[in-house]
Amino acid sequence: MGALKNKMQEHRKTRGFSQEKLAQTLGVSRQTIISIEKGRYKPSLPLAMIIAEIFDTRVEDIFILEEEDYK
Amino acid sequence: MGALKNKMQEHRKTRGFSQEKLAQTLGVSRQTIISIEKGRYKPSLPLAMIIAEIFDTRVEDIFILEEEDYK
DNA sequence: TGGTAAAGTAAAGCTAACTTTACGTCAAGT
DNA sequence: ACTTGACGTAAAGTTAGCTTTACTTTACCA
Repeated sequence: MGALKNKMQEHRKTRGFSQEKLAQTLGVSRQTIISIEKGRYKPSLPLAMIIAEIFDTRVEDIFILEEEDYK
Repeated sequence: MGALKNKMQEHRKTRGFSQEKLAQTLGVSRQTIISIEKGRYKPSLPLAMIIAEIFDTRVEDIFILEEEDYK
């Protein structure tokens, strides 16, 4: 139950994406974007990697593990 | 259903870890290690990040997205 | 030959990632 | 006043990550 912080919203706004547009680009629902940004759940590994790819950066630069964040 | 290749086994052996020992270090079951190495399923994001951390490298250096690997 | 360590398979169960649908709010523009 | 875009919540259903337990195989070595 540790925390997994993320800079999704930050990166998204910097790139001028709406949640809707980002969702379409990623091939997921808008709900998924909202939930990830709000920290309601953590993206799957492939999704996280595609996000990093689209934002032209690394996974670790968007998602940050806090302490022991098992599972 | 795209593929997500991984270099888990490679990294693990390089570090001299048995599946059992790696599992304990990560705090997951040995089954989980086997299944990830065999490509039966993909680790969660936090697990992938902890793996990368333990192997002292980046997520992208262990897990490789092939083509469009949604979800 | 018998024991042990490492790696593998199988199956049943729980949880959370993700979906879809639908509705609510607030700001900006016309 | 009304619409439109962007953001948010809620709830029910499916799927897959991960667990536990238990059994099998292979290889090494006393």
